Amino acid sequence: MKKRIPKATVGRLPLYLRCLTDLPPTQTTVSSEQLADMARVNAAKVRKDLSYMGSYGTRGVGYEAEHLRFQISRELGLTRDWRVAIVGVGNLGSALAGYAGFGERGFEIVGLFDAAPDRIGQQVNGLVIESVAGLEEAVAEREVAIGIVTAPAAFAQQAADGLVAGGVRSILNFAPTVLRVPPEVEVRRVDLSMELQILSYYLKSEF
Amino acid sequence: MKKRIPKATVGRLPLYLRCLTDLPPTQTTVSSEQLADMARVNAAKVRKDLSYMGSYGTRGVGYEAEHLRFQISRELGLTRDWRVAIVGVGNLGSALAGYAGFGERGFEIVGLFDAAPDRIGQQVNGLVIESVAGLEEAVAEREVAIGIVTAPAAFAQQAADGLVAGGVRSILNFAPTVLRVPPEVEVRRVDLSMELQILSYYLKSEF
DNA sequence: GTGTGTGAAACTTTTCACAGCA
DNA sequence: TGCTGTGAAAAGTTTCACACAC
Repeated sequence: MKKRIPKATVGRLPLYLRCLTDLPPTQTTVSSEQLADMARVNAAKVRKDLSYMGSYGTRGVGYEAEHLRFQISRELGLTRDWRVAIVGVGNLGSALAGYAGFGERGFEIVGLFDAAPDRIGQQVNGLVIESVAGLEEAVAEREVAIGIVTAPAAFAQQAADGLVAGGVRSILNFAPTVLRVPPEVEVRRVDLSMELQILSYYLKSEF
Repeated sequence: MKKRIPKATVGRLPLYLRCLTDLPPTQTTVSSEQLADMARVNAAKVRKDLSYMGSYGTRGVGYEAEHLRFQISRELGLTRDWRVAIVGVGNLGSALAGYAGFGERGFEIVGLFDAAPDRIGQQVNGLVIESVAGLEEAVAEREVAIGIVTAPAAFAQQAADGLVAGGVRSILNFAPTVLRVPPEVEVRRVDLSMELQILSYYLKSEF
């Protein structure tokens, strides 16, 4: 067991968790090889990744599926719920607000914020859209841990500033812009155009 | 100038492209330091990344912005248009279909496919939703290069199979599942729950 | 002087290969 | 025998530091 889990490994733990969930309920143990095949990675990588959390496998047998599921969940901090706010309730923001997968996995949406006056007061998925004017206070009051930015690029930085001022330490940014945040805030970017441009590179090399 | 561009660099080229686009129109040259600040990365990294494409900077001056923009676009294969099909037109698929950023950047949506009979024939963003039954032929006929999978997890593999059979070499997968595709097909995964779980890990470590 | 281009060093991540335990 | 756990090697990536071109 090592001091700290490498970033690359943290990025794969949710993947293993998903694979474990997809296992037939009758199967109680799983080998690194099977997990590797499901996750489409190398078996040695699976073993090394899992070993960072401690040694939960049995030599000659494999890993006890239910136990491993729990260990990964605990390591990822999924044994508690986290509150989430979405800033920017356009097409994408609405789609995310309606995504059932969040609630199931312990991410509770407790606020939808938008800047457009005609959007405010509308209801999406049981939540009333609020004005971004009250973002900071609402985030602080409701103890929001994660902010999702689906605002237009021009407004994304203000959205992030409001979230950070309210105490948010983690941001998932869908806006096509690079956010400036203090070093203690973790930002993950999901950028559609960038993904397509990367795919374009690999297409191009074929011709 | 090196033989081949490293994956990590390919992943950042679209980022630099975005930063160049955000530059004030009056500014004709840009230094690695300024680009690094905008992209929130290290300046040496910017220089090394750009050097893989050849040497387009001027010592003591920096990079000619317009020229660099063109070089990166060419390297990424963005000097031509790519046709895109979306499979699964639920909330997320619809949101993506309506995203203007695609067309602006040379990605033309030429097909929307869904399995639900009541969705077929409906119009989204000027395109009629078609049945997945005709996916393979339509993809082949229209020379679709990139497939976007926004189908539910249970149907995502079939969607990918149809796309690949029709000749698609690049897939952007939003479904929470690991796709099995031939090695020549490039898949990029965008997984909401996984991103939140990773953020959860970094939140957890704070307490 | 200024800021690129790049070898070399440092660090991270992946893969190998095998000892060791059930 | 079968499969984990892990040192060590290999590969990939980042950062440093400075020669050199403008």
